[in-house]
Amino acid sequence: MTVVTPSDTVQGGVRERKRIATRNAIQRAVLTLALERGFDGVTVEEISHDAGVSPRTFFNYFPTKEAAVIGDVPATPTEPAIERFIHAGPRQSLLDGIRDLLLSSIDDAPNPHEADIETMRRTLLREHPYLFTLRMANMRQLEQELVEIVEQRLVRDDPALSHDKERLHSRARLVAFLAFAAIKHAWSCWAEHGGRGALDDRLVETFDELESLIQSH
Amino acid sequence: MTVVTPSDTVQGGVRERKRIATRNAIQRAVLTLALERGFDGVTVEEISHDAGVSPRTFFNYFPTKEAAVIGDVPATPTEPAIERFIHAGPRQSLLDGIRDLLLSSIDDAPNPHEADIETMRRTLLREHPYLFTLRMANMRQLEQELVEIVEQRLVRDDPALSHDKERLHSRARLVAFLAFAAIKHAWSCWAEHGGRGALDDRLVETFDELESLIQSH
DNA sequence: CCGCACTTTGCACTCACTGCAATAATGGAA
DNA sequence: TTCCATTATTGCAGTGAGTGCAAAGTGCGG
Repeated sequence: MTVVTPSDTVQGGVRERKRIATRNAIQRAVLTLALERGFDGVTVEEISHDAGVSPRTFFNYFPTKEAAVIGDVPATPTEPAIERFIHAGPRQSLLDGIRDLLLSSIDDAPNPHEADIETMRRTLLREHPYLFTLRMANMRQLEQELVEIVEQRLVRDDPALSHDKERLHSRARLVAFLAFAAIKHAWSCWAEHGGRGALDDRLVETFDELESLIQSH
Repeated sequence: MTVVTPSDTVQGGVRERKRIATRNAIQRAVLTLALERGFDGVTVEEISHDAGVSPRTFFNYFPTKEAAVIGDVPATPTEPAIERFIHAGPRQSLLDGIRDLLLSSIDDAPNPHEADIETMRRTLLREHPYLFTLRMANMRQLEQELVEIVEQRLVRDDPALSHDKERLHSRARLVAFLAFAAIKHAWSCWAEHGGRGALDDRLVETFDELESLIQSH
């Protein structure tokens, strides 16, 4: 029997745990209601009521009503993952490097997501593409960080590029944008299939498809 | 009242012309104010006042405050352009085909944009990436249309694909998403450079860069 | 048990946005 | 020109998102 002390699975004191519980309750409430009546048919007042908090508290947890349905955006890749990517040099192709970088970003989920919340969110975002694009738009910061990471990798692969800032920046941005197109694609496929399998696998598939697309060019 | 003689560049009656003038006045007002004080520091009331209309009228022209700064999204490519793309067959590479399709979409601007409005918009979107991503997010419909167009092209290039709907759809979506990454890139470069040169040229450059990226793979 | 820090909440307020109905402007036809 | 149907503008009243502030509640260390 695996004996795990509670403090191993849940960190922090009562405060931290209550905070997470409230956050989840709010997300559950907004997702449930939005699936029933559509996102616009739900008010913050109802959401807060169902979640058992005051409307004012809702806004202590989420800056907007949208933020509650969209949920957390993937975190910046960890330092080690970034270092690995930058120094993977020409040994590993840029494409594979980016793929692994994104995979690490997905795996290091900021919080242990609740399965039911994730399921509802996936369904809702699939049914309302507007919300999906909003979620993607919210990844702007991650995108920007990715541009800078790619830039470092490019310089390392081809030091001559550092003399042509213009070209370097342009190329890094293009690569980062393409990477985001891949994320978007993987997520779409994943959501469309009711989330059978992990998002990781979908991302790998997307990169495989990208590879074959490039080959056949 | 200054009555401008109806030049042959403007079509339609007084109604149509007034409508366009009002629309432009509102955009000018919102852009000017937003450049001064930031988007959030401006109210619809101020915008409407500066534009010489009532706040209520503002919402007859734009559904949201954002819509006024974001402006019109590129239109769907024209039928002929679509047909050309679909039947360009393997003769023309998919990459070149998409490039030309997007170029035609940019050129067939829905309305003859006012230069000053475009300049202000570019500056504002460059300074506020949030608004830029919002603009991109608003192109969702165009994106969806593009997926369907690409699908037709893929089927034509490789009829066998039509048996594997799954694969076809996945690939079309990936291609369309990549195309949008290119648009985003071109627009970024264009805006960053104060819009020297045309957006068209930037898009061509982006596709050239994409090509070389693929080559070097 | 106490006091400190953090969290929740109520309240008052601003502002985006909407539906409706009254009014004004326009375009066309007699 | 005059009259009428159409369409555009506006005021008004109302909903609901989001914010700042201060008071009341709750967890935590001593």
